[in-house]
Amino acid sequence: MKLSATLRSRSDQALAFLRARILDGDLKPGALLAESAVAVDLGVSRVPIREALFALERDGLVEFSETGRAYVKDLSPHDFEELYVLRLTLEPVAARLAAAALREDPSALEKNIEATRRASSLIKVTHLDLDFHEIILEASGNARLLKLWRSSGHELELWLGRLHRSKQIQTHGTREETVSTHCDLLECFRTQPPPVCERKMREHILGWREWLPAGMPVAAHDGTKSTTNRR
Amino acid sequence: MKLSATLRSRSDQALAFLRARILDGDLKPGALLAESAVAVDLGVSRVPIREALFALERDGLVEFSETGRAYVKDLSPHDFEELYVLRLTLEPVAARLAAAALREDPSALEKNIEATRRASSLIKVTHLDLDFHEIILEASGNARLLKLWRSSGHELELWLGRLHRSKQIQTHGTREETVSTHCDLLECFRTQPPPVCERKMREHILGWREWLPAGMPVAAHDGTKSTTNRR
DNA sequence: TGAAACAAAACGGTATACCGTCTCAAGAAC
DNA sequence: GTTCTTGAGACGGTATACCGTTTTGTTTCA
Repeated sequence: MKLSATLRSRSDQALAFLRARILDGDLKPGALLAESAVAVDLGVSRVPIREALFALERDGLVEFSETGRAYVKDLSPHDFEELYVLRLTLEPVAARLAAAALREDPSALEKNIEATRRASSLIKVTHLDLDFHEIILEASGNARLLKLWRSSGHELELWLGRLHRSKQIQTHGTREETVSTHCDLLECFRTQPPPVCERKMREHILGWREWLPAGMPVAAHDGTKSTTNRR
Repeated sequence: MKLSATLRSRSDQALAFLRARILDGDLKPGALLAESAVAVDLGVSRVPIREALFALERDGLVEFSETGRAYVKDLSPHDFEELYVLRLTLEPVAARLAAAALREDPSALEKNIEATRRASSLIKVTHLDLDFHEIILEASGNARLLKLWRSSGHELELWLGRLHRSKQIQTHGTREETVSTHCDLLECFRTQPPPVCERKMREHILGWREWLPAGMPVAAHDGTKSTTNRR
């Protein structure tokens, strides 16, 4: 194994490497990440590996046993539901907080949509979709909100990646649908007051669950009971 | 310095020790936490100290400079506003999700209120107040929501502790007010549907800002602009 | 055949050591 | 007096080593 030299410290390099391996599905759920073994693989000592593993635990990609061993996280449908609820909670609030700033300067969103129109592959569309949401979280001016959103993003990416590889779902709509719904949101930010933007974002996220596989448990947004989506 | 032996690892002991020192105000905002110095103080090597510092960063009690030095966090009013928004976002959702479970078994909340009635000091009332909210977060069944709430709690405790020591505020109402509002919430969980519980919890948290010092910036819950409370 | 006991290997927690970088203060140049 | 230079100490990043515990595979006994 060879570590990229673009990142400062070896911990960061190990972190990036392991994160990519886990998200790519190269490291299977439940796999033991023994410090010594990984250290030998990557040609570094155990110290940077330890730190990378702790960081991965923070991101939810790794979990520790009681005896301190690190394993690749095995996410359940319930985990996904928790993550979905989290997004459904955070993003509308972020949209409300970001509304004023985005109304004043919607250029970042416009550029993103333009890039999505020109994107050469579906995977790029997916990344630009994520970026679109991140722009809103950043514009909210609440760094903690953004931090929490990002950390949940790693787990979500892990979950969606696994579903995608097992061919159970398409994890998103087409380019046209993405562009269309994002244009809707942009128009909302441009013309509507914050509380309307909040509602719009909630609807946007609720609409996203239509892309999940049939039978995937998702929380009902009225909070009464869990249900399953219709597809 | 002597570390308590009740915790497993030296990292945990160092973490508990440093966290207590920071929250007590013994370590001032901006103070450098040099690994070697702390290690010597606590009679351990640098390794457990490093891990404790990383954990403290995760909790928001410590921040790292670009060169990797750890400093005790210096919270600004803007930081407090971010934390307040976070709670205002998370807790009502937790209340909605927890409503069904708490309706079925409100005993934990009842016991907490009873203990609050009997509490011998105001500091105990404060802790029981926190516990009351934590019970709701736990009952939400969303472990991630709980985790985020707890992590924001450390920062909030830090902020309130500093205000309290500088005599700028009383950080809470009286025992009677606490018991009274909590009884209100309990009654709501017992008799009202989840969305009503959600609204009730939002009001409860909005009411809490009345206890902040005059001029403390808090986010308006309509999301339009920041404002200041009236006291 | 299956369970219990045991031994060897694996693994994590921690201490120590080395090295490069950063910091900061004392001194030099202007 | 102010700014620039410089060198010693401080500090963090990482490697290596030691030790106790956990894990695992094998053997032994019922």
